[in-house]
Amino acid sequence: MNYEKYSIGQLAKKTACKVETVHYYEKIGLMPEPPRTDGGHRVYALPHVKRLNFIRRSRALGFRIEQIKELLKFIDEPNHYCGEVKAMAMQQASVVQEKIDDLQRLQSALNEMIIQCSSGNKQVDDCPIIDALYTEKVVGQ
Amino acid sequence: MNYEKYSIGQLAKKTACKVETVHYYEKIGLMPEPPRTDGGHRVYALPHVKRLNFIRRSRALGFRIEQIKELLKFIDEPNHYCGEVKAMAMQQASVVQEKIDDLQRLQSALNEMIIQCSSGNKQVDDCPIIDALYTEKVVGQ
DNA sequence: ATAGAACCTATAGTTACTATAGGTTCAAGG
DNA sequence: CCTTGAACCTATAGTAACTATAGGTTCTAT
Repeated sequence: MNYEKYSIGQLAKKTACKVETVHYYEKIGLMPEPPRTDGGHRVYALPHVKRLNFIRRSRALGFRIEQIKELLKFIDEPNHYCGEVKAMAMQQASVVQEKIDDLQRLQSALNEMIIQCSSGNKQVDDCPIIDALYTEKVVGQ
Repeated sequence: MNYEKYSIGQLAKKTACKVETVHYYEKIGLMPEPPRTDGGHRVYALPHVKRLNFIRRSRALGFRIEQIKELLKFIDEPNHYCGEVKAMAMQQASVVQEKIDDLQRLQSALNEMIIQCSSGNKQVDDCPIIDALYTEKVVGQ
């Protein structure tokens, strides 16, 4: 296997990731320690690019680091089934949906307060937004 | 003004907040240093309750600590206008809306992957979710 | 007086990065 | 070959908003 070689900076650029983040992922075990030059510089290749892209895409989908470790274990080790991956994805979809619902409730509360503030030239003492935050039970709490 | 007196634990309970968080808010200047007993225990009263409720509600709405400092400054200092509060609330609503949009894109991407995984008993090697994370450009990245 | 709960301050940990500091390596140009 | 500046290295600290822990003191009820 003769792959093209990449420095960490090149790997980071290919994956829209920071060098420090690659260091971090290696430290926490998401990325393997790569071979080095005689001078100690890391040397990466295509499989590293693919693995880091996998990690970044999973992060983008909101999977936590620990979950990504699980997903990578499914890949790295034999005898795992697509069903296990699907279950994780479905669980994640459920988490995302809950966040969306939460945020939509917050949005409603904010919009309600904004509507009440028809004029912006009242003193803060008479501000319905401030009143709401000080006294009323705000949806989303 | 003779208010009822509360310990920090009582304050925390009234505001659905942790004692440590109250300490934290005092440290960062959101909450004032209250009077103490001779033994050094903090003594709170109703205005503290109201202020902490304000802070918690604002947090619940997604305002950052720095923003809440601004809001509290509007209250603590004279010569501010409701319009300034409204602007902050509208900016916050905009931020929340953007988060909602992001999350909905993530949700679509997750659901798309889940749909592709019709059967859960394939080996991981053939898993369309893993494939998608490894090779395709996932929406939301 | 005793015991246990609640309080205190100080510090570290959580999550997922990100920044900084001080030093080394590498590559390009003269 | 030498120089220079970019990129690399490791180690540590910082970010945001809390939260946990440790060791000691105060308070209250019995």
